[in-house]
Amino acid sequence: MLVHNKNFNIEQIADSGQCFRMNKIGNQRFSLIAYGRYLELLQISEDTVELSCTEEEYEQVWKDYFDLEYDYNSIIENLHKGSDNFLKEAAEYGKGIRILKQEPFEMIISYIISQNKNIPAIKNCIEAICRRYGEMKRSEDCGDIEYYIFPSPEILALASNEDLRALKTGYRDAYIIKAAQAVAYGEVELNHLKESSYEEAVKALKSIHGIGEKVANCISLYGLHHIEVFPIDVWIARVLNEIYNNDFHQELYEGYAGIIQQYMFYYMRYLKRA
DNA sequence: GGCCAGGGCCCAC
DNA sequence: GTGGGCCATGGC
Repeated sequence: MLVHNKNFNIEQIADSGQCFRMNKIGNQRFSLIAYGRYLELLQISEDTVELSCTEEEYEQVWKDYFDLEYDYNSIIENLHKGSDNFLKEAAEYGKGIRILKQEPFEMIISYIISQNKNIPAIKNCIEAICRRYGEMKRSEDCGDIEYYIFPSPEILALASNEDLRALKTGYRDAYIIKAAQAVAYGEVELNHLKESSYEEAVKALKSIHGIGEKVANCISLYGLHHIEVFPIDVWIARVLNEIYNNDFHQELYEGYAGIIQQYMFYYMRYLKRA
């Protein structure tokens, strides 16, 4: 089915560093595994994307996943009216990005893995974990495709350190097991943290050994959709330092600073490549 | 082949 | 509460 939206660019989202199981499979064509499902997406024009699913599945799953009810355009227009030239350029460059509503547990494990790794290495490691521990499924919507869903907390809670290390997790093996156990045993209640304040969510997540401020922020933003949080990784730190001389005023964007952060991240990585 | 990567822990100060 | 060493590994 077709989706029309001015601010919906699949390539930008796939390359925005917030998701790790969205891959390019052809010209303007991408695959995605999430919520136990397989989806293919084709960017037909700047404001039109074709999804390989029924309208019913779209309404039930993907409309929410891609946050398609939220008005990103008004944020971008406001930036254009403002005086921050870097953010104007960043928002214009990444105007097709959306903050995804991904599965909280998958985000916990993914961002634990992310520490001190680059994005291709993160993706490879996550894929290896899914192939080792995730259930294999088949999709018939796009031909006969085999794919592996992200494993449950209960499964990963029983993993061994040695098996995880064999999948290139490095020293994070114990972190992964501890986090899976915390979720499986109900010590951290993810559905509750979606409804709670972001402060409570971050605090609860940081109680897990191996999750610090930055990873807790990323989980809150990309897994719990607390769009007011502003994760600071090495790239954002670079922006704050080099562009703003360490005097950036987050409070100007209260309530949606996470979206601002995403534009910054995506644009800075582009600038450093070019 | 050395430097960097969507960092966090632990331990001094 | 801040700073530095250390952690395991791949990408470039």
